[in-house]
Amino acid sequence: MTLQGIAEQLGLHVSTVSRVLNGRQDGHTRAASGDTARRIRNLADELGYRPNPLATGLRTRRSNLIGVLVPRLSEIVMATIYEGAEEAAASHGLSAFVTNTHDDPALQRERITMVLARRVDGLVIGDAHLDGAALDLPGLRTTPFVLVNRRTSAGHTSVTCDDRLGGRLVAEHLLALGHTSVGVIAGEPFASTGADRTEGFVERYREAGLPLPASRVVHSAFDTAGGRHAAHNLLAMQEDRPTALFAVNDFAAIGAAGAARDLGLRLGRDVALAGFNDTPLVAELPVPLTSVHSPMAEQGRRAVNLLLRRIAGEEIRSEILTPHLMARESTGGPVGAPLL
Amino acid sequence: MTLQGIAEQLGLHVSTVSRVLNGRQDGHTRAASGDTARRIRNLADELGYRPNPLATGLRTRRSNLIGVLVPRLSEIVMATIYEGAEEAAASHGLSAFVTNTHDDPALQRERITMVLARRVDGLVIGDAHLDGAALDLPGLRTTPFVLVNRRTSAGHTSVTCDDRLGGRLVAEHLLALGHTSVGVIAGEPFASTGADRTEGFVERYREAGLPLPASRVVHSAFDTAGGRHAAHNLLAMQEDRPTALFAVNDFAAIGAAGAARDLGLRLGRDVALAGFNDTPLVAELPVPLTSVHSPMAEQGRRAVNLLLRRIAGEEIRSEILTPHLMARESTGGPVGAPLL
DNA sequence: ACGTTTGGCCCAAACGTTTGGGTGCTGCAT
DNA sequence: ATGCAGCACCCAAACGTTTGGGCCAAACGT
Repeated sequence: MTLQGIAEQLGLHVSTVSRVLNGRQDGHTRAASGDTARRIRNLADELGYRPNPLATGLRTRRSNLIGVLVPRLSEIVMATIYEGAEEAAASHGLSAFVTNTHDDPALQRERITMVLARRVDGLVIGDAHLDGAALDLPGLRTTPFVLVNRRTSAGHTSVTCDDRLGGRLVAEHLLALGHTSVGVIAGEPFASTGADRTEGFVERYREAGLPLPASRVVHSAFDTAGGRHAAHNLLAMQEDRPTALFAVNDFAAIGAAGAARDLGLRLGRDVALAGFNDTPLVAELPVPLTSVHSPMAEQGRRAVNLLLRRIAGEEIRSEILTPHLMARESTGGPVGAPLL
Repeated sequence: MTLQGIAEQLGLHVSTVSRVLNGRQDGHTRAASGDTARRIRNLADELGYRPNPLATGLRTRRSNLIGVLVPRLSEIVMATIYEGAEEAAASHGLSAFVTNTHDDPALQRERITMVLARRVDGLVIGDAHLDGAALDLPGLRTTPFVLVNRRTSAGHTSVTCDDRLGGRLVAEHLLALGHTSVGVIAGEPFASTGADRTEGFVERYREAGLPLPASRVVHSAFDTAGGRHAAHNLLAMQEDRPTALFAVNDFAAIGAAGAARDLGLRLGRDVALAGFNDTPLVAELPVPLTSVHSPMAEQGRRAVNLLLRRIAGEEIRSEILTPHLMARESTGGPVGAPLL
């Protein structure tokens, strides 16, 4: 059913119907008499009329669509952020569509172009690289966007967790437990998350007079395989093996736990381990994992809200959310025997 | 840049440009001379022309959009299925947009209505309930859809894993290991996945002359908390405590592992545990989890392909993919001591 | 009684495509 | 010469909205 249809059935002009249906329910519009307005509204929802977004979008130059880019949605962190984003978008009558870029700059450009071709009103970018690659596309100069989860060194507007602080919290915790020889599974160098968490951690240890040798910070993929691999390297050291590891995300930490097991090391006793993000499942692991809780869905919501304000023409500023340490047995918490 | 723009710059009519740009690159179109066609194409990609999908959609009544409904994207199973779906959609020039329904029928209806209002060409539904609730919306009679992961008892077209077989495989495995007293963490009763896996499992045990008492099959949420809770119930039995548990999905299994640990039971020695889906991380757990591998991304791809054929007017039939058992230590695999 | 407001509606253009149907021209066979 | 077939285009309507600008009658002020 179209506006036309409704107008004809009521013997009115389509523009009248349009105005009535767009005016706010309550306020007295100048579009039509109260009676006419009522008749229009009744017929409209009797017929289950929904404006055709293609027509509306064509006319108004607003698609009410936002595009969301993520490295991969099957990473729970990104999926959760997206849940928040979609919720916020839906509550404003927008639809969101997501696409996976696998952290490949060529694919990022391609997807951004595709998303822009769809005439989105804005985009939320969750796969930014520190160097801002792919963010230089000409289309991005005219369509607003907000980064989420990861920032760039160029300082594009973003909503992130205070990753540096998160890293410091872990360092603080491990220092308090007496760990002087530690290692970091640092994630991919192009992601600000890993880089900042590592930096905060290393910085705190440096402040404590225990600077980490370069060999103690190893990059890795963000998945379990990457964590396992990196942990193998770190734990295989014969002399002065680290007594604690900090993995910059939970999945790498789970991989690291696997590596520790392979080497016959008991988590929380022979070696301490901390992750990041406090993914729901880590508390349930056989040895519950110490992790840094970061408000992920909230990041998604805020990114969308920020984007919407930007679309509305407001000036906007980056937002940084505060993380919290969740100490558990993997670092020798309540149940385990004291570490060291 | 619009078609109009290009046409003007070249002194041609917009329709000519349209025909050239829509005709296939190679074939000789009747729209324009080879020379004109070349000029049009050159200018078009020099200007980076992209057709406005709102205008195209309005005219052709095809949005090139498909909607995807999932319970929640932060469940890795659904996220992976969506990855496959998005990949397939993108390769056909379509965009997909996902929305979370949290398995709440009211929200399902609302979202389906919203998605239909967007004039999608079709939808992939990953959150179907066995009873087909929410699938009776009038709009779904005119817009094609395909179910994925879960089927309905009404037999809507779907792409699923052979869940019943998967359940049987686990039963077979546990029987071979000598387990006569087992329990099932059965998931939500409204999801065919859990129901079918449970049924296959129970059926195989019945065939083996070991019918499960009703108390040995407990429903649960699909997350870790649900699994933990259900496992507590099953393992708390004083006499004739089950020696093996089958959780119908990996996350419930992880929760169950947590419960076992709380009760001082060692996985793969005191109690065997199997999950379902072979989520990437379960192989990395401290005690690697036996699970049933199901091709998730493939399900997503197939669902989209099926949908596209349906949109093109073909008759389509449900597809069922075959699962495989991945035996690991949690059921007393290679490394653990023999169970029982 | 006469101008002015304002309420209630209609008109028509525009957004950017696609597509069925022209039209005029060239070249060829009759 | 005449008919006819292509070719290379153009024309215009349509898809379903929104929106600036009318227009007419009733109400109002003086």
